Amino acid sequence: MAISPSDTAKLLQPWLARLTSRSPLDEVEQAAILGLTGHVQDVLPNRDFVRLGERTTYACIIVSGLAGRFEQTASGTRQITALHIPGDPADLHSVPVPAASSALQALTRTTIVRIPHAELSILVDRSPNIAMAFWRETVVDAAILSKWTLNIGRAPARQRIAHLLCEMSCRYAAIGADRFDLSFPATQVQLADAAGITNVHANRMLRELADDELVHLKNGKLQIVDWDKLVADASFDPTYLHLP
Amino acid sequence: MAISPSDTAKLLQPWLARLTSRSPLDEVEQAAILGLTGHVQDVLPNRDFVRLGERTTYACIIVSGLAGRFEQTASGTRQITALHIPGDPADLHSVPVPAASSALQALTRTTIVRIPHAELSILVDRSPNIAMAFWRETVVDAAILSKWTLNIGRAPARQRIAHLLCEMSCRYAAIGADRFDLSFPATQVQLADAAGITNVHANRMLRELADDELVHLKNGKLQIVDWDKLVADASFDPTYLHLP
DNA sequence: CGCCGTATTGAACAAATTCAAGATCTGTGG
DNA sequence: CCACAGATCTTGAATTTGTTCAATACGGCG
Repeated sequence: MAISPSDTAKLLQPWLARLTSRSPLDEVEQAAILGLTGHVQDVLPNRDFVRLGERTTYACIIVSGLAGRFEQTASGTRQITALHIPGDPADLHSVPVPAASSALQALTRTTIVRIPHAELSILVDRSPNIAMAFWRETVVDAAILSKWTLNIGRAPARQRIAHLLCEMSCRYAAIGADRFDLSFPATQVQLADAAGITNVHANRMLRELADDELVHLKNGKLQIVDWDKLVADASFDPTYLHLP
Repeated sequence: MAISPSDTAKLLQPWLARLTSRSPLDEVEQAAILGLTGHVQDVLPNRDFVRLGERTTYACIIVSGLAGRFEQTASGTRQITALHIPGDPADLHSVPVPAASSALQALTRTTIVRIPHAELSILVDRSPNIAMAFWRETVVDAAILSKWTLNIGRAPARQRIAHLLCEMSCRYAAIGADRFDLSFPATQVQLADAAGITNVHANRMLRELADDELVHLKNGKLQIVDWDKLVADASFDPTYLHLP
């Protein structure tokens, strides 16, 4: 559904907040972001909104819900390489590289805004400051992926899950959620796909963490019981998230 | 050692070639790249040239040799998240985000050029086209990391090694090496750190690949015996490398 | 020659997967 | 409001994969 600028402004506000938390933008630049026009789309759970290999002409901003970036092997097993929450530009990288090398899928019912590359490119051309802000977002995204790679490559399963939960807690806290009691509607299968383990093993590790009274994940609710211990177990350091 | 522009131009030529292979740059823009001034540095094996957490003021271009990006856990085990060959801008991402969230280390004797962020920022400010080219490089870098994450998270050890060797073969071929017989001076320990396995297991997988007459890696020389079979084993598809 | 980093190999062990069966939850239609 | 179907979660047992530990061989170089 196409939307008028005044509507878009409201939907893009969380993204603008994210941008300005890392990149100072003056009023004109901020107005330029909010003045972007796009299409709102409601995506059902487990539905791709960017398909693998597709050549995109829009970049997607997450307005509400939860989305994942997926890669998969020839044999069909999947790996989630990023989780995106409201305010995240899920594929801003598609502006310089439109060929999607991974798919984007809604994990729950998710609302996105699609903004034409053409409009974003105009901003980049006009304002080096905005160009740098966009570039910075994709670099932070890559820094997060780098940390995931360390975790998947070198941490035992329990620590991977713990680290992922720490990260999501911090990222949700940065958009206004209660850090210790928040909604995180990922299934165990999806968690396993993000951690590079099987769903069975993810289940066992979650149970361990719950039994040890570190954290409870149930019915899409994440309750952190012992933050310090969880952080220690995960050896989590939030610096890489570049949050304020 | 500080170098004059005429010297730099020669050293930066491989990087310019990389840039223009993905991003059309006009003559003025190309001259601007080659006109950058920097410092050449010779780095000994296993020496960091960017330390973890450091706030950098230079971006490093690899001129010759082989470098790795390292992350490590609290317990000290390391994960290589990127390998950089001549012509690679190893940390162009430091321009928008100067805090190094991973270290850069020479794997063999390596020559780099350090270019001040200040100079690169000037180019970004003046030329949206160059800004987009720089941004694109870091996005391709992230796409490669994303593929690594899939491999490390979901592929068995043998396949991870095979995939890594396929990738390096393609990347070296793109800078003029013989795709089937090339110099790749990584040790088995380093290979293991990149694949997220132990050096002992890396050794066994390499032996398997050699016994099966797929590929030989010995004394820093990579000889690919059966490319098609290796590609099949690795389920390797070079699209993500965005090579010409 | 002798040293040190690298590579190799075997055997015991630990971690995670696979397979299979049930239990629980959730949304839908009667 | 309940019954049902499909998805999600849970648990156990057997198996596989990869790690750990430890010893030995190799290879270039001062």
